[in-house]
Amino acid sequence: MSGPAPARSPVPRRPRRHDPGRRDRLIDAALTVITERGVAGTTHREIARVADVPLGSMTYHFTSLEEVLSEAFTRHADAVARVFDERLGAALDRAAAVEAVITLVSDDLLGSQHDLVLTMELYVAAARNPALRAVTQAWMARSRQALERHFDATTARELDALIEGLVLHSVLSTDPMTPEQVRHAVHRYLR
Amino acid sequence: MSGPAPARSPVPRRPRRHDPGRRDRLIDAALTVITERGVAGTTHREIARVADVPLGSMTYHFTSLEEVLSEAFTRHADAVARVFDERLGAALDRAAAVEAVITLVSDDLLGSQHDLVLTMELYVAAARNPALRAVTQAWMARSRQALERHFDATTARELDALIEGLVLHSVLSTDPMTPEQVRHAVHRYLR
DNA sequence: CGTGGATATGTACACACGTACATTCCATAT
DNA sequence: ATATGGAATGTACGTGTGTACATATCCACG
Repeated sequence: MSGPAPARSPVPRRPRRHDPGRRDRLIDAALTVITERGVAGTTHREIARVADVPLGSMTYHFTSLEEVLSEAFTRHADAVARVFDERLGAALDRAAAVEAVITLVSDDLLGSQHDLVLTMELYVAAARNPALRAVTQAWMARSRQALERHFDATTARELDALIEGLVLHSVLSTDPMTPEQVRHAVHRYLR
Repeated sequence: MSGPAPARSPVPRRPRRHDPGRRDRLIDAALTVITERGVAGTTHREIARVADVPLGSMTYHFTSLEEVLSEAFTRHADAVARVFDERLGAALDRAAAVEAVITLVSDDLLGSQHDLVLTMELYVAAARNPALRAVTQAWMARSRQALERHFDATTARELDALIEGLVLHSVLSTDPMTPEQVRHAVHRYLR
């Protein structure tokens, strides 16, 4: 029989990497996967592949797949809400606020199909996951609060709904709304 | 050794049922499952369980799970669009059309959480499935056409978006809009 | 200069899934 | 009455999944 063949490494073990912040990178990778494959196609293995880490790293940093999704969606909602806050916070008068809303819809929201798909995935997931429902509700409250810096409560609520509808319809439609069309709709409502 | 024990039926075979229209019932069962568990939780086995048929019946009547989803969502979209058509078709003047829209949002859409979840599932699924995208686009075109019986094209489009936003926000919110609030929003936009 | 504990890595297992397919049955047409 | 083909049923197989866990490695602290 042949010897123990000690030189042949039976399995090429991947060199260990010093990687602080890996957990953060995994959450970002999860967002990428959700965008590309949907929540349904988001698995431990796919996230690990995108982040280029071994599978075991997932179960080390997260106790369950649900925890990954929850953290990922929270990060997404925070990012979008921050843009919302900034645009409306920078507006000094009502006219500027109206322009900020138009910019938000036309550029920030419609600009990136990326973010939109993520948001729809979040909505659906939230319909069945209380933790995610809390994320969406906090996000909605924050958006409305930002609008209330410039509009009364009722207007803010209705305007928020209009924004949502404009974005959603544009995404689903074959011909998305142009910035001019968005401007027209917002001005008509606020006239 | 014991005999062949011929009396013991080794497996209790389920009595065969004469069941025309089973395919239709399976599609309805699929809609139930999608509503309760989401597209992600919709499997051959779960649909068969809900419809109380053996697993093999699924692969006999459908060539793939995707076909089941496509037929189910088409049925859902048709049902909602039919209500839309009827309400707006029955309106004789513009004032009646406005009331029809308010009723649609308040009663037909917000009334059944059931339908709303289905619609959101469809939107997300459509983002990645061209066949389903065609379903949503046909549905949107039909809704807009119904609105154009009473409003000009631009108004119809914007109103359609507003409707979508009102419904979506109400579903995601902790406190859904009351019919009075819906009425206020629609009238404000159309004033 | 150790060394201990956090981090990284590979692998195993049980389970649910989509799909294929052989078999059984019965409504209908002849 | 009986043949026939569509409908119904049960089961098998290969694949991918979430999760657990034993092992290996290295940074930070004494």
